[in-house]
Amino acid sequence: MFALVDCNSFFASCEKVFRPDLEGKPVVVLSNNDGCVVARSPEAKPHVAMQATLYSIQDLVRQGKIHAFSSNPMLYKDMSRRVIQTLQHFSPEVEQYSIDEAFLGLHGFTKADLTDYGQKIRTTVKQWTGIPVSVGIAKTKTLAKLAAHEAKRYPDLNGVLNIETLADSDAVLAGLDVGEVWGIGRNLKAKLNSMGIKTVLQLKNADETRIKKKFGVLGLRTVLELRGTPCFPMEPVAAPVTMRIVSRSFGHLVTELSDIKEAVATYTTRCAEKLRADGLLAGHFTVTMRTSYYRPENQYSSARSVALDQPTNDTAVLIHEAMKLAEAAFTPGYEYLKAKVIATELTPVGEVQGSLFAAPVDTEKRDRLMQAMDNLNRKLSPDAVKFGAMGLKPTWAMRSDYFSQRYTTHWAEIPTVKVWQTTRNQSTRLSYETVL
DNA sequence: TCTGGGGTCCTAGGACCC
DNA sequence: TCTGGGGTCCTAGGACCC
Repeated sequence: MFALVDCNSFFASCEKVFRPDLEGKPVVVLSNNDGCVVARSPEAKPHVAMQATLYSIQDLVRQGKIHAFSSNPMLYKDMSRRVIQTLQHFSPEVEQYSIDEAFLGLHGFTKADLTDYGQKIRTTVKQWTGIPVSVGIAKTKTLAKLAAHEAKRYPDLNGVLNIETLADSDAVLAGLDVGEVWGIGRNLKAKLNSMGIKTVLQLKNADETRIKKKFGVLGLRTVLELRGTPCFPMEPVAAPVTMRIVSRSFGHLVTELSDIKEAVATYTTRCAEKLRADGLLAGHFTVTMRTSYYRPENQYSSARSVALDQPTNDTAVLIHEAMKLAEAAFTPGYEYLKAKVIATELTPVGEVQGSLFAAPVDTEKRDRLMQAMDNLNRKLSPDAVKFGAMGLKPTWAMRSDYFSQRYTTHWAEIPTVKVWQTTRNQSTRLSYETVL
């Protein structure tokens, strides 16, 4: 048996934990660049569509009817870590599937127990982290995902659905759109619809060979999972990452190569920091840039990549390569919206095979330099020490006008609790400010 | 007017092997 | 006149996920 634990309105819930004044109020979290809505609290859902642009809800935000937050990834990652840690109390097998979801392996529980157990998980996570979650329980991961989806939809389930305890689970599947199934996206849904398969139940009962032929092994596995045969096992140990990407839209359209290069140098710096944090070296590096998809006229996108002589996570080396790639990828005369850098062919530090031909590099010295920079930036402030190629005053920087605090990861931004103690006769008043 | 970022997996097809 | 079978490796592109 599997449980899927899914955080409700995760990013919005994270913001609410540290703003108790927003309890019961509509909260949305914006994408990077304050572009569009990517998370909505339950109170916001009736008023704001997913992916609504900030522009389209700006009046409501100004009037204080909707509380908007810029994306605060550090906060969300840290809250996610807390949720996962809590879940580890409930099963030895926890697989973090995304920032706001985890599968739990549930062996040795009887079916009847599991609904109660789900409730216990739910209340504990809420109490320990402040994050509300829904729990779906079933014989396969695909069914557990559907169960969690239903648990969110029907309030009388109190956030937990154990699909195996239903008298007629097929009736539930018959009422669900096939597009709700894990692994069925927009394109596959259209393809299935054209074959007359519209509900989850129809997919469950579809002909295996036909599915295999049209949708490959993934499609077949999905059908089997719907029938209760597990095809996607628990994967408690995360597979090693194969790429690291940093990509951002610019605050406004950019035409100058010099601006693009600053942005690419900045993204490369971020990317190298990630690699060092993961203990990885990149063997291959790619720079891409493009105009806006939403302006059909004058479209352009290009990519250049390089195989590095020696795998590295040295910011200076990567910036040097990235600048050459950016120049090669750039064509004047376009309005650029976005640039991206991609590190691939990742190998763990220490497992790298030396190159037969490359000139030997004093990597130990370089490593110490990078370590010193990382330490300074962590202690002082991000980019306290940086490479000149990043530019001093970026004109292309992304917008982030509604940023909350990094409540849990920065000393200066940790929330304080104010306590006033008033004596009976009001003659003395003590006040404390204390760090949580 | 505005419309995100960061990933993984599978398949098809070409090149090549014996 | 017809000309095999079985396989690996690599890449690009398309699909999906959150």
